[in-house]
Amino acid sequence: MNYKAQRGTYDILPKDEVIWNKVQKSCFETAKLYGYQFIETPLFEDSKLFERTVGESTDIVEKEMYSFTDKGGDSISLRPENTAGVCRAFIENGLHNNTLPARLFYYGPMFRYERPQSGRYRQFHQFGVECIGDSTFETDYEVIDIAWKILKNLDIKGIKLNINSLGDKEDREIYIGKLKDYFKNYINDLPKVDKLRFERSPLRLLDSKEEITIKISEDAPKTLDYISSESKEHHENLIQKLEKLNSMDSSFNYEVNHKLVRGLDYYNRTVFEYTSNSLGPQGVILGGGRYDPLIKILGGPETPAVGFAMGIERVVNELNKNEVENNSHIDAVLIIVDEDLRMISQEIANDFRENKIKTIIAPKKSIKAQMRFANNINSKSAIFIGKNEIENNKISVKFLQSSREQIEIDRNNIEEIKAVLNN
RNA sequence: GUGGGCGUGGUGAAGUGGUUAUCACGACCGGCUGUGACCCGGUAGAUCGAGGGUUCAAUCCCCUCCGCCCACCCCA
Repeated sequence: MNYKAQRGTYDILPKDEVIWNKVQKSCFETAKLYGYQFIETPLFEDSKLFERTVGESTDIVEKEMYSFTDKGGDSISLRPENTAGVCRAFIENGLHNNTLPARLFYYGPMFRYERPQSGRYRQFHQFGVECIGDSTFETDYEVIDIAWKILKNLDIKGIKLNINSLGDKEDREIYIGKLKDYFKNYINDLPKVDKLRFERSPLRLLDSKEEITIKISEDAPKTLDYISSESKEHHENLIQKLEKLNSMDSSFNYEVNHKLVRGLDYYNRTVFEYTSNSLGPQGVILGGGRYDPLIKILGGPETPAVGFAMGIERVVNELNKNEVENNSHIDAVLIIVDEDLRMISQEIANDFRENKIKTIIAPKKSIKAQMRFANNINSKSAIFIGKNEIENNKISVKFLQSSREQIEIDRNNIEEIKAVLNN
C-alpha cells in the first residue's frame, strides 16, 4: 500500500453516507426554516483575509494555516474557517444593499494544519450560520436557537450551551488589564503553559486545564463586571430569552460561563459554545458569537453580525454512538441465465432505471455466483432472465429479503414490477 | 512542537529466539451445470510497518526512522 490519505484527512465511505446526509439535511432544513439561504464561497482566499479577521496572533493564523504562494506570486490560504469568507462575499457582492439582515448559511470543508486527535482533523467540515446586519440580541438568540433545534432534531443528548459576554473592544482591553493584574499575584504558582498564556493570551488562562490555574481562576475578575452598560443590557436581555426557552423546553440547558472566552479575535459581546459531555476534551461541537466590527474591518460599511460554526465530524461522532443501520441500496440484480441474453438484459436494465428502479446487472459468472452476488450486496430482489422467460416475454422476480414466493411478471409491465419491489 | 500507547492476511484478533506464523469474519470456487442466505468442503491472501544491529537463527531482543491513535497547545 503505497499511498495513504494525508495525516488528518480521511475518507467518507459509502457506509457513512446515511449519517452524513442526515446531519447535512437537518442543518439545511433547519436553517431554511429560519429564512437562511445557502452561500458557498471558495475554499481558498487571500491569506490576508484571514490574518485580518481571525487575528494575526491567533494560533490559527500563526501556525495552522495551509498557506502557499501561487504561480502569480500571491499568498493564498486554504480557509481555516468561513466567517471571513462569507463576510468578504457579503461585501464584494454588495449584499448590504439588500434588506438586512442577510441570513446566510454555509457547509463545507475547512483546513487547519494541526496535530490530529479525536474529533480534530486537518480537513474537517463545518456548517455555519451568519446573520449579518442586525445588532439586537434578538439575532443572537435566533442563531443560538437554530443551533439548538439542529442538535435536538438530531437527537443528540447531553448537550449544554455555555454563554458569556466579552463586551466591546474597549471593554475587553480594560478587562484584560484587570485580569493580568489579578494573575500577576500568582504568577509564580502558575505552571509553565500558563505563564506562557499570561504573556501571549491572558484570556486563555480562564479555560486552562491546569488544576492550580483553575483554582486561581475561581476568584478572577469576570468579564461581566467590566463591560459597558449597553453590552450588559444586551447580555441580560439575551439571557432572559434563554431562560424563556429553557422554561418551554426543559431539555435545553445553558450556563453563563465566565470562563468562556474563545480564541478568534473578531468576537465581541456574545460568545457561546454548545458542548457535549460525552466527547471528551474536544467537547465543543459548535461555537460562535457576535462579531460587529468585522465587516467594517474588511472595508464594508459598519454592519453588525452574529453567527456560529458547527463541527460536522463531532456531530457525526456523537451520532455514531447510536449507529444507524444501512438498508438496501439496490432494488434489482439481473441474473443472466444464458450469456446470449446479455443484450436483452441491458435493455431491461435500461427500462428499470428509467423507471427509478435501482438496477445492477450481475457479473459474468455462474448462476449460483450471480445469486450470491445479489445477496451480498443486499439487493431487494434477483430478476431471472433466461430462455424460459424471454420466450414468453416475462421475467422472474425472486425476493431476497422476504420469504415471498418467486413470481413471473410481464417484462413490459414496469408498473407492476415496480409495485412488487416496493413492498 | 512536546508527552504516552500501538503497528501480524481485506477486517478484527492470537502467538513464539528455531512453527508450513494461528484463529474468526470477509472474499472466491464447489457441494444440483436455471436460483442466494444456513450448512459442508476447498482456494487465494501476510516480504509479521521500514531500515539497521545482536545471534548459528529473529515476527519476537536492541537502535533509528516512518505511520496510526491518544493527550498537551489550540480549536469546530
